[in-house]
Amino acid sequence: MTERPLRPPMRQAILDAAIATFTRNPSASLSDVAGRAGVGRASLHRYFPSRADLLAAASGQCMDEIDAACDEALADVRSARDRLSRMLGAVVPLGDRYHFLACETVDDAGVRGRYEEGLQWLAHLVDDLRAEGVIAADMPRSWVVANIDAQVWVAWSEVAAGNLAPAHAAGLALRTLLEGLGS
Amino acid sequence: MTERPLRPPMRQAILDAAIATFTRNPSASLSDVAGRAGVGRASLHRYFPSRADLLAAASGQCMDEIDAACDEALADVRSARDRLSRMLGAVVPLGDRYHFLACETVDDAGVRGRYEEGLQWLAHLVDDLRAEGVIAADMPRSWVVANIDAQVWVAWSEVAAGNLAPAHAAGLALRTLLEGLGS
DNA sequence: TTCGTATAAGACATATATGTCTCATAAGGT
DNA sequence: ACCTTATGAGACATATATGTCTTATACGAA
Repeated sequence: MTERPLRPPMRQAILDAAIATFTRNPSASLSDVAGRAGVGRASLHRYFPSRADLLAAASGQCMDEIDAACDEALADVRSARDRLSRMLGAVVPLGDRYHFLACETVDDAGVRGRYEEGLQWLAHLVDDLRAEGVIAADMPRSWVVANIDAQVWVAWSEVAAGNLAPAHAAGLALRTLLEGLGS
Repeated sequence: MTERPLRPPMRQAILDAAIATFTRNPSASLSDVAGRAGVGRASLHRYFPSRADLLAAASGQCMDEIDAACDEALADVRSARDRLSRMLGAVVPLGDRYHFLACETVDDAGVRGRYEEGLQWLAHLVDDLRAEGVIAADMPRSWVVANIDAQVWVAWSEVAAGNLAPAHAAGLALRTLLEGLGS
């Protein structure tokens, strides 16, 4: 007995289908996307004239979702350590979105710009983590950034495989980052 | 003044070009591969009748190289901890090969079989690491396997980006696995 | 009901990738 | 010098993806 329309706006359905389809197979055809969305291929072209347009819009959608989740999770958080923890908790459940952004190479200027912004935010977080003494001073910043990235991916993989619940996976990711796998 | 033939066997040149090309762009065309190999497209088809054949052969090549490097590195190593260390040292410099295997989905039965073997070897290593008390008992085995995988990828990315030397990256990967990024 | 809009289905043209084929040429062995 | 073979270049046919267009239909509003 939901109040939402029985058939959500078609544009949204297409975007969701595109993300799901391209996440599994980046070279999937637009027919595949339209089929998964339950939409005619011509209708897809009506909303997204070209494949590039669809990719750019899907990337923007992913970034919107991730930004919104992070903004909410990061409100009123002081320490860098807590910011890392909250960020993982927010992003791990959106791991498919995150993965999509990492895989698809979109040549849209706006998308690239926002992606760079995200990387800078992460670099800033790493600097703060180091200032707090949470991470070792001799770890190169790029190493730490790459590891945070990788933990998001690992955690979401485990969630997607059905091995872990999102919250558990996010917790393990934080612990693995800070203490490693050691006993 | 090397003794090797001036033009190495064409088959090998094509395989190397395929790995390099598909690592950058999994949907690259065979023309791209032939071009990078400095070979006519028809010649490529002479050695590898179809795209699938080329993919399967390239995957086999990658697994051969990784297996050889590991076999040499792991000779006469007792502890699981040392096996992990040696494995990282051997595989990180072959990260592009490793990445190729992870990205390309080859439907060749032989390739799949060898890949499964590798995963089992890794699972066995993780069990031994746990028995040695090197890793925490409450970390799910799949979590540890995924993390080792991810560290190889992170380490090679840093090497490929020119940020770290292979040996340094492998050392950081081992340290990050065992102790995390914590100070 | 009637009209207008949005949609699905499919035809159509085009571009690109793939796989096969032919032919002239270059390299290597006899 | 001669012959065999491998190669490069390119023509050719086919398959698939893409983008545009038309048409019939279903749905909602007036």
